[in-house]
Amino acid sequence: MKRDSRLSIVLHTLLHMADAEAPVTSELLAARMGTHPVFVRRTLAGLRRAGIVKSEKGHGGGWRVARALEGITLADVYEALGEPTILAMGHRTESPGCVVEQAVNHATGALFSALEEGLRQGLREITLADLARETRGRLTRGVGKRGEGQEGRKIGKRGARPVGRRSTS
Amino acid sequence: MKRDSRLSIVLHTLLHMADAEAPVTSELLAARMGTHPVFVRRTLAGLRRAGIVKSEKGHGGGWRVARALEGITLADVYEALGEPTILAMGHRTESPGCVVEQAVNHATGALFSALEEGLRQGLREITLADLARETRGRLTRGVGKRGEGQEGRKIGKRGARPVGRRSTS
DNA sequence: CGGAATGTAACTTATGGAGTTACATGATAC
DNA sequence: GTATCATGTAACTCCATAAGTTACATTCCG
Repeated sequence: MKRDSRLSIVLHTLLHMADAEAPVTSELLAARMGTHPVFVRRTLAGLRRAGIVKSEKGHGGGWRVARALEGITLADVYEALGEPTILAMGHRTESPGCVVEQAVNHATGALFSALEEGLRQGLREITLADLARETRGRLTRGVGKRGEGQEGRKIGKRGARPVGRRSTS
Repeated sequence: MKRDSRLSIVLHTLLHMADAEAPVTSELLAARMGTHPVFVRRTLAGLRRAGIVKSEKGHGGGWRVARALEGITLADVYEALGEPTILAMGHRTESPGCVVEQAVNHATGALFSALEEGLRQGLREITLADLARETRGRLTRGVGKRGEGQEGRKIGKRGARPVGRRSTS
């Protein structure tokens, strides 16, 4: 499956913006992200509509974060992106006539919904300020390289779950 | 996003197989699913390797469930399919040099991993026998049409979570 | 043998994320 | 006022992948 990385990108750009005094151009952001300026603008457009960022044209223009980082949760960002699809799996037919398929949909659907709600919940519990803190922590301590001194941070208050091993999926 | 419906399909076929006395042909299964026989065979191939189903060639051949439904969890099926991608979202770079991106990956990665583990856990708690029961229930009661008499069933013992509203994502 | 089934490779189609080009619009510098 | 720099967007291309399809070998039963 081709995974959507817009959330990832957008968070990255937001933190870079927050770190700068002056507006940051999409060109510079794109360079940092290893992507294309147009993709950045396109993706940030939703955030602008949501009032999370502001953009300015012309000389000295670019992108700035519009509100305090404390007041922006990842859920806000996710919504501003248009709530992209979370799960790569889904039902074959949404309203099947076959009773068997209804039963399957019912069971897996409950699971899928729980997962989606879980993600939304998790996103609601993290603010951009948390991420900025995490970033600063990585800069001072040397957590860039598997340092893992104080895992967890304040992020995702539900307590660093067991969490699976693999990531090659 | 283009969603993978193999799990959905496979569960559906398994229940149909379990319901029949004789082996069921991929052609018939495909007809029931509104898909192509080759797709069915291809998809069931993994389950055969995992010993969940058996196939027989030639006259009177077809597919049968190889073990008792009680002993087959949805997690078994999921694994037999090759553990398809669960999430439609992901990191842009897996091992970024940028500290900001590391922080983002760290935070969202924890969430994503928790979700994946959540799904696996959920799948582990449902057996094909549960689904068969659910199907029978739908046949006797009229739950096909928003009957909703006794929601929940035994499925997903964790108790029918709050669960989000929308499904149009 | 002949027909009915699976087993698979290989090709096609459809979809959607991302990259890119092109150009209009607006703001600032000079 | 014009040149320059930025965003805003439409309209492509490119690519990966789920699914559909064709083709053919293989195997089994009658």
